[in-house]
Amino acid sequence: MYGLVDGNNFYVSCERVFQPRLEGRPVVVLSNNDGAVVSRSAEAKQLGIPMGAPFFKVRELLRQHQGHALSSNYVLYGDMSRRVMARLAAHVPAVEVYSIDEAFLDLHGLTTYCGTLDARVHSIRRDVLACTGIPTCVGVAPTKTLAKVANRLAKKHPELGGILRLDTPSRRERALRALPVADVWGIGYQYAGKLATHGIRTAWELSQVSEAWARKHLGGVVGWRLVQELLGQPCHGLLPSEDGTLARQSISCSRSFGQRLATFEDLWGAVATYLSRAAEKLRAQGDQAHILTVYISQDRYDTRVQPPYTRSATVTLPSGPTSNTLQLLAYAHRLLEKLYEPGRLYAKAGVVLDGLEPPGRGQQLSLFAPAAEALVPAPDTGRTQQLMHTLDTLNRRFGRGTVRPAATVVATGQAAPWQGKAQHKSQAFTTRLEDLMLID
DNA sequence: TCTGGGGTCCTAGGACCC
DNA sequence: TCTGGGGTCCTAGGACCC
Repeated sequence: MYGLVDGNNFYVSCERVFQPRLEGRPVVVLSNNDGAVVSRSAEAKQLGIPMGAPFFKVRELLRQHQGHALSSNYVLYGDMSRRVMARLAAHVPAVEVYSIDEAFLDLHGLTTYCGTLDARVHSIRRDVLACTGIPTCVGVAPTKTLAKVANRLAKKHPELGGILRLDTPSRRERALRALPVADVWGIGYQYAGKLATHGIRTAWELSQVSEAWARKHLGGVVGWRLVQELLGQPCHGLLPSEDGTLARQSISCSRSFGQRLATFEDLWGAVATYLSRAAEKLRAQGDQAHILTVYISQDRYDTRVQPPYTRSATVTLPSGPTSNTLQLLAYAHRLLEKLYEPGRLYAKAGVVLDGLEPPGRGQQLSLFAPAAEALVPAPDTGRTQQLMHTLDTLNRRFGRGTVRPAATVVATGQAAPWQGKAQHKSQAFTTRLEDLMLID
């Protein structure tokens, strides 16, 4: 049996833990750049504010109802997430951290020790709320997809007390009949439209399609697995997360700029900043990368430039995998030179690190290394690794960006030209000493 | 005239998730 | 004026391998 725990309105809930004045009011949390709504309190949902709504379209509505809009504070949410996951791990044999606010639980054999499964799950919920302040809902079912179904219905129907268990055929059927097919895990915008044209409206109707039909219309084997999971046949096992974090197969960092950028120098500043961040994450995960992608693009909403200029370039590092920021920067500069076209206004840039593996597997060097030498910086040595370690240690202790590559630095007192907006950001209540709450 | 079978790697694209 | 960021998996086609 699987459990799926999901924080209610997670980002809003994190903010409310430290700002009780937000209780009972419409509250939204905004994406980077204060662009779009990414988390809504129940009151904000009641006002009809949709997920993903551009902030400028709902700002007035919020004001009229004494609501609040907050810039996203990922340092806070990440830390609160760790606390929630730590509580979950204390109760069950294995946890899969699925996202910042969701985790699958292995509930196998849980009832043999004390009470019913429901009682155990209720006590987990209570414990998470008491220890972290985050309210949750839990779905319990024999497959992950059904656990998601149960979770979704538990959220929709508060009278269930935050928990729904789907472990009998009749409970399962009743739930699937009650759930619109678009709410099924794995059915997105495109598939929902296609299913509608075939007269399939509920999760139950989806569960009754044939294997051939599922394979033909829902992305091959993916669609067939989905149907089987709805029928109670598990196709996806639990992937336990070590130490409460999720090991990634790729790491990226990208941002829309606060303003359009035209010069190579400004773009390079942005790319270098994002790459430094991505490399930090890479080292934090204890991995090296051997594939690097850089991309830049124009404003995708600018009707005068359609389609927008979007280009990416990828290199498989001839010098082998690395986590050295300086070495990655040298490659990234080459890639950006390939992509950059003068005379355009750019709105966004990003980097992706792929081909992740732990160090020390023995490096596969290019046969043509001598020819590529001109563009290959010196391979990692003990000294550069020591340098990165020192960099990370300093930045952990004194704050992110205290020591950083010169390419990312701007004149004192000036905001970086690529800097986005974040006008309503809360404090780092749990991770910065100066931001601790004071009670007098 | 006959023109296999079983692979890998890469890229691009499409769908999905939170 | 103002529309996010960070991920996953799968498929298909081409180049190439033995």
